[in-house]
Amino acid sequence: MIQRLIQERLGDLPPGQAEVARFIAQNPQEAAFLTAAQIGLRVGVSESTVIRLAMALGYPGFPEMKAALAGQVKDQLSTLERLHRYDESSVEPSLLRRALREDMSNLSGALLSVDEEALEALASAIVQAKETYILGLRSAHSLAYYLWFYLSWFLPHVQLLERETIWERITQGTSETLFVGVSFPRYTRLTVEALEAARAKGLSTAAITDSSVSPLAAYAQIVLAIPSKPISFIDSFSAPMSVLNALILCVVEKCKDHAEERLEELEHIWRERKIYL
Amino acid sequence: MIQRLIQERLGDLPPGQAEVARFIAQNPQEAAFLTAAQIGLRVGVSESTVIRLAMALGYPGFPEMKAALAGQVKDQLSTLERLHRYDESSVEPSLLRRALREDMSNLSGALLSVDEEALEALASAIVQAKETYILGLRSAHSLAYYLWFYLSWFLPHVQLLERETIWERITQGTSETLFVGVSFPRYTRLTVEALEAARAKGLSTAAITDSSVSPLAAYAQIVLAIPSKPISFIDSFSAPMSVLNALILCVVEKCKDHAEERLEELEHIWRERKIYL
DNA sequence: ATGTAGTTGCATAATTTGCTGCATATATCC
DNA sequence: GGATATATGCAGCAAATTATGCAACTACAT
Repeated sequence: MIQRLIQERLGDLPPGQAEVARFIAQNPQEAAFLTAAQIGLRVGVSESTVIRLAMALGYPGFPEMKAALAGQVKDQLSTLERLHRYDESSVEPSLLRRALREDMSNLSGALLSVDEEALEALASAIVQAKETYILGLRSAHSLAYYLWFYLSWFLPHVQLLERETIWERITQGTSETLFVGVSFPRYTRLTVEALEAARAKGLSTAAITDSSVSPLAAYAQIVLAIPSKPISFIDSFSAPMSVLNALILCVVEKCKDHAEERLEELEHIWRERKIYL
Repeated sequence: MIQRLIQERLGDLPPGQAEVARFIAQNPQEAAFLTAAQIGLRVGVSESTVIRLAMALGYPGFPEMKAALAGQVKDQLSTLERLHRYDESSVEPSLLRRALREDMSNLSGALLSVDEEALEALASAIVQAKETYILGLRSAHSLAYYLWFYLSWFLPHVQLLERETIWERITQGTSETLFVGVSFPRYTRLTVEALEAARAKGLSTAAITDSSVSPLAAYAQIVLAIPSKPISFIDSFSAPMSVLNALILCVVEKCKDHAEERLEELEHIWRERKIYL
């Protein structure tokens, strides 16, 4: 595998060659069809540098490196074909393949069954609420956190609830407060109870869960149902993750003008505080 | 599509060229990487005949036909055919559909390019380490948390690092300590710096990131690269999520006997403490 | 049989692609 | 700040790949 080779030696490579190496590692399928000169053009270095990289990586010349890339791409093509053909019942698929395939089927399931109106409604509710609380516990905390993280870029009134603050927040809420519960099978009891309490106290409620008949749904005015078959004892969050992206983008869409300048502001402070590389 | 072109004209083609045409139509993925002479050799025909076929099919020359083949092959690789086909039918895809499709393509990309050896190696390293620290900040915190949450069911030595405890833990580590950094573009600076420091202090290091040439990879002994195209300003974690599932299952596989009784224990305490509904 | 049209392979020409020496630029070390 | 080492691009050269002219061959018709 050429990427491994590149990864190992990237540090010792001169800057120009390192650029080329990065391009090849990130776009092997593209690079496999290009000549040395064309790669050089893409990266912005001379043809010579590309050829010298091939040699620096230990190949006798550029054509040999290209052949190695071609071999890899051909391999990928054959596995792709196998995947496409009759569900290979004979071969034992690896753990990785099983997980990814399972999630692809979860995503296509979501494509068919997720209710776009509910998504829209939830996005609107989030934007319009005076306060929005997001609660997800145990594994669902990852989803709740993710949702909160991006929403809080644009909406300062969105808060992530922790175990410690659940009841204080709920008792402070009004009908203009939106409580979003996130939980998937096997539903965390506390999340359901919190949602129930929120509803009882007259807060607006929403649920992000696996079905419209989940225990959360009983106490939620808006239900975003994302079916998801578990793999082994884990119930995958791949599909929910994807739907959350749609939700975030939908929210951003609803405060577009505000969001754009907000992104610029953020960009500015990220640079200033050197948050990202 | 070149196969169609060949099919149409196969009847009018002289026998030698027809042979070549059949070969190309049946093995486009092979042919896309071969020179005219090599194709001639395979089919048992001279180089000239191959070139003449290209012209007979209406291309200005052989390179152009090869480029057409290459383009086709690249298309197959970039996304699953199915996704493409559905895409064409629906006119204006909604946000949700776009997000889900993008992620399906990310998953199929992962299916082709994720290095199973790296996955195995990382799982082994996690199980064997004396201490395992997982660090993911900002959006990647959701992934780090998720990974930690499940691993800690079986492996008490797995810890989730918070901003506050990074440096203390790193300075306490030995070569038997595994430091797992999780970061995706745009890479959080602190995560990269922590991984760098961990490596410098002699800890074992691993990275879960988007490519083998990501900034994290430079300081990681094991790199789990999960390519992922971003949607809008968000880079989706749907594919990484799925690969994490595979990683978790792989770890569980490696301590199978222990894991089973552990699950029973957990089941017991969950019931006792009424964690789930 | 003999001629004609069309196809093919070989040899060679033309073009493209890959490689290398040298001068310039850049970084590093003292 | 100067000297050494290294990296890069350019230009020219070598090698490969592609294109074509020509003669030989085949098939078919007269």
